Order: sequence, then structure tokens, then C-alpha cells
Amino acid sequence: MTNNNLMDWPPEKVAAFQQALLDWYDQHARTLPWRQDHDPYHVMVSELMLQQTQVQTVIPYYERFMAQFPTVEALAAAPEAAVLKAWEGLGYYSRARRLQQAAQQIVNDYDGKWPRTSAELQTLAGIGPYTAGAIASISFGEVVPAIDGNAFRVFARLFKVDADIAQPQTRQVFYDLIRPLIPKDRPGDFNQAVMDLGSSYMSANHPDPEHSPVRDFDASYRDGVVADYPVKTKKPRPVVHRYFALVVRSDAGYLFEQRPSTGMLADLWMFPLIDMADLETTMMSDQLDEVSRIFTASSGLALTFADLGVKQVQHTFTHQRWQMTLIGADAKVEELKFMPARWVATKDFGKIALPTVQKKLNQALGLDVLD
DNA sequence: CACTCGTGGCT
DNA sequence: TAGCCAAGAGT
Repeated sequence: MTNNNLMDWPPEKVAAFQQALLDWYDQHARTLPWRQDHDPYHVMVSELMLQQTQVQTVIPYYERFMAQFPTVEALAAAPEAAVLKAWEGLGYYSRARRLQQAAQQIVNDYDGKWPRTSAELQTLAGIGPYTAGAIASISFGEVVPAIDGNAFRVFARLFKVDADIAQPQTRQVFYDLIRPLIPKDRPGDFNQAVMDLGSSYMSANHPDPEHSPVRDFDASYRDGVVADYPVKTKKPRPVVHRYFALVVRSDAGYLFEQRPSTGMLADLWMFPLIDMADLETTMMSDQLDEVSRIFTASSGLALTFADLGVKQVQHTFTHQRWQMTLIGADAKVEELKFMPARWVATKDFGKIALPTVQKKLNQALGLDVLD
């Protein structure tokens, strides 16, 4: 089967599909904190949090975030560190900075007046085709699809789309397929109904197409090939990185380094890491000398190594696996040179934004008791 | 376009 | 366990 003329339904079938989907949604829509109204700020915050993140994970973050930054103006004016702290543990931290950038764009560039179309919304930081479609349809009634993983899965099954959804060019295929299916009077409800459908009867792991409200429109169910859709190529394995994690202690607490503003865990705080690939030696005793030299050159601090016992911590990201060997050291409280770092007392660990990998290091050291 | 960028849940 | 998956965007 080709991708030509995928949407071959006659108008009466389109109308029946819309009614079946929306009737179900009217009766069984999930009650979610960001669905209490259609305020574009509420929709924007929730959608940014929901990018690549499950609903159940987002809910408590959304509640806290709204209590702390209740309006787009409040978010625009907040310290970036506070926004990152509110995002701690949610992952994909660039979303937090971009969300605040978008808020500042709305307040400053748009004089507080929201752009109301999907095209205009995509000029905002962190808002791409999906999120723009979601805000435009839900908050402003634009008849535009919001194509996320749910929409890909739902419509791939309904129409037996053979295009690989991992390929960026496939996006246009689905846009052309979905666009004529959207009811002009309820685009936002349509898009949200597709998402609810994609998380229940048409989920990835436990689909129940037999009882789906749109079963009669599901070609993959009709043909007994639900499991074949969507078509999606696999991702490569995580690459292994090995680090020494320096546990540097002084009278002022532990030394935390702020990560660079680009790349992994940007702007968050961690123990200083030394990439073992940067070392020229392989013997442990020689490596410690090298680590000490490298660290002192960038921090200005002299280290006195202290035996922690052999502690190793492993953490897997989407495409990287970090294997860290902890090294204990004592140092005096002196001025730090080039390294963006600060001493943090144990009781203050909760005041800075720490990634989950750092919390694992804390736990390995028994420093998470007060957290 | 291919790659980067987190985390938690589930099998 | 290792792999896959989840309301993607930026470069």
C-alpha cells in the first residue's frame, strides 16, 4: 500500500467518525489540572511539560509550577534558577529555559497579547509544530492538527499508514491525513480526544481496539494487524561514558559545579566530573595524580584525597550511559578560579537544581537523608 | 536530515 | 536485564 489518498473516507464517514470520537470524549475525557479552562498560559505550560513526558509524571510538577508562577508575567520576571529548580527531576531541562523565554517574548515582544495562530506561536521558544497546534486549537479554536506520538499512533492504525513515523518527512503525510478530519467547531476537543484515545484504547503497550469508540473506523483492527502500527525504526543504544566524580569537601560543605549552558544537564549543578577519556594514564594511582592536576588547574583548589571506599554509580540517559567512580577529597575554602562552582552545605542541597544523576551520587554517599 | 536532550514506568 | 515508550523542539 502506498501513501497516496490515505484519507479516502466520504464526507458522511468523516462526520460519523467525528461524532463517535467527540461523543466518547464528552463522556470520558480525563480530568486534568490544565483542562480546567482554555487559558493559553495554562495550555502552554502543560504542553511544554508534556513533551516526551507522561501525564502522571507531569501533574505534580504542573500544580507546583502554577502555584509558583501563576501568570505569564510572573514567569517572565522570575529568576532562571527558580524556574530550573521547579523543573528539577522532570528532564529535558532546555524546555524550562525555553518556556521562560517564550513567556518573555509574549510579555515583551507581543506586549502581553498572545499570538493566536499556530504559525505565529511557532516563533516562540520551545514551541514547535505540535505545541503550536495544541495551543492554537485548544485556546484559540484554530482548525489545525496537534500531531504528537498519540496522533501518529492513532491515525497510523486507523489508516494503516506504512510511512516510518521516526522520519521527519512523514510528518507531512499525517498532516494531510488528519487535517480534513478536524471538525471546524471543536478542533481543540478533537485533538485532545485523539490524545486520550492514544493513551487508552489505542495505547502503545496495551491497546484494546475491540472496545475502542472508533473501532468501526480502524483499518488495522479490521485486518487484524494492530500490532504492526505505527511503523517506527529503532534508536541506537546509549554510548558509555566513564567519569571520575569528585566529592570535594570543605568546612563550607561540598563543591558543586554548574554545568555549561549548552549540552547535557545545562545550567544544573553537579559534583565536578572528569572524563576518563581525557586522561593519559590507566593506572589508578597515576590517574588520581592526573585528576588532581586537572582539577587544580581549573579550580585553583588543592586536593587531599580521602578514601571513600570503592563507590560506583551508573545512570542511563536516552543516548548516553554514565559510569562514575567517586573520589573523595578534602580542600580548604578558597576562592574558585575558572570553574563556575560553589560550596553547598548539606542542609542547602535542596536550594539548587540537581539532576537525577546527582541525586544518585548523593544517595551513594548517604547525603540524601535531609533531601 | 541526523543528532541531541532526561526521566520513570513497564515488560 | 535491556529495551521500549511517553502530549517534541532545536540545531
